[in-house]
Amino acid sequence: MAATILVVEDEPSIQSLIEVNLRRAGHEVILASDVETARRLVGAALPDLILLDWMLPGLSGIDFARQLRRDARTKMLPVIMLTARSEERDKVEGLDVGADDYITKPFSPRELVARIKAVLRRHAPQVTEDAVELGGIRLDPVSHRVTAGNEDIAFGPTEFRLLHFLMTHPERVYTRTQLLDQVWGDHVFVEERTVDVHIRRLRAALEATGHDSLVQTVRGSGYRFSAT
Amino acid sequence: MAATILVVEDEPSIQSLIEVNLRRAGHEVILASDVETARRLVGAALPDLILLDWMLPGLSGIDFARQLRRDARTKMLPVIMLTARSEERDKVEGLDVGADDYITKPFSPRELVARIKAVLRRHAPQVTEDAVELGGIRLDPVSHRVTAGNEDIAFGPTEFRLLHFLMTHPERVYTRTQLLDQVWGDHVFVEERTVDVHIRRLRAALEATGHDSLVQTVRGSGYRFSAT
DNA sequence: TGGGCGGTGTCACCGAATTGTCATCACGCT
DNA sequence: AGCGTGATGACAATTCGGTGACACCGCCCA
Repeated sequence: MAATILVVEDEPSIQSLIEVNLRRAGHEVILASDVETARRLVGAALPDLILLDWMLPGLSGIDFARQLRRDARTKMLPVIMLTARSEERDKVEGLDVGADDYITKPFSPRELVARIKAVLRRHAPQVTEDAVELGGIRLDPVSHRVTAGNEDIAFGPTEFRLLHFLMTHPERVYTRTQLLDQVWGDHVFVEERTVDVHIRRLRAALEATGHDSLVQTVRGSGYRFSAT
Repeated sequence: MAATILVVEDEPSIQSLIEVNLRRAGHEVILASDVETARRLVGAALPDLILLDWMLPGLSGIDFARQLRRDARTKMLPVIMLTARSEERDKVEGLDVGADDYITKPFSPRELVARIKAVLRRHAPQVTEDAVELGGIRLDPVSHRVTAGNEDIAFGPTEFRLLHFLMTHPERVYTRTQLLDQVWGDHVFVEERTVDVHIRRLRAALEATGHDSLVQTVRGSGYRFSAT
């Protein structure tokens, strides 16, 4: 359940309140006091979730959210809005902008953590610790184990992460570059063709139980996990 | 992926090392040995990315970066910092200034090219990818799949793009030239007759499910996708 | 300290899929 | 029949993904 969370909030007291609580919940916290900084941080490395204050100096949180939705790279980033105002009108406008959830100040730390957890579960399956079961394969992040029927399949760390990502995002083609970003990390420098090799190792491991056909090649585009 | 890159670096040997490698990667390279020159070049024409040395004679790279971030016209320009120092403190200060990424000397040419590619990708505009359903065929760019009923139809990359374009612009005739521009790309030199061949391959693939009549020939004009 | 060892990232090479062109054939008009 | 246009089949070049081999690297253990 550990996730990297970008907190965009200008008031220092609230900032640290949030930080402490999120860290206690096991999350990695990155802080930004204004939209400019936040944008840069997002540019440098994608967080798993953004906690965004409504009112900010300079560009407002709502504008930033709109920008995030416009950019393909951040379109899917879950955003939770943080606002002091609790009026209905604002909630509507916020959701309209594409916020995934709302928290109105004052909030309880427990509510904060709970909502974040909920949004993560809904939005970024691979950072949760739920087991995935698909196409006759079961992958359990907690025990770090993959089973097909009652056979255990062994994977190296990278293959495991790769399979985990693909299984939590099935029926979707990913280019080698996207896979590198998602599985290896945004800033890791690795040859694109390396993905091929790991796909092959993944398939080799799955072959023992005949599940290797779940990992499909889409020529000219990339790879896809498909259970159909 | 080709971009115009402004390289601000005072040491001739490194300058040419960078230049050679970037050109090989298909980029246009503009060189500047100091901040004054760089500023003038940026004023004349905005590059797609700036590769900026940390230490420069006169005004330092970091100050230049700060200026770039202040100016509205250059605020969104991606900047990659180039530094000999690898200390954490510097990295933090650099990101603080607004660099999009970091490369510490010595660096491998491949790393250089890869990081530039990554940064450019992050700044790239989005493209919407909604599924199209028309005339009994469903094309989903996300999963990169075409289905008729519950049959899957396989296409080569070009046929897929061609069908995608036609389905998103139905009931409209396109000349071969227009199709070449839209599907192949503006500056590609390909025989017009080649379109015929791909139309045929498209039809051949659609024939299996009897949907080949959706792609129609308009004698003397071109081709059309029609669901009627 | 010096090997094994599992895991990774790169390469070079191979076979298969894809593509652009041509030469020809077919068809609809006048 | 004679044109003008498309459709087709064949083909050679090129691109792309699959693979096996191999060099590292960090670790554990003798």
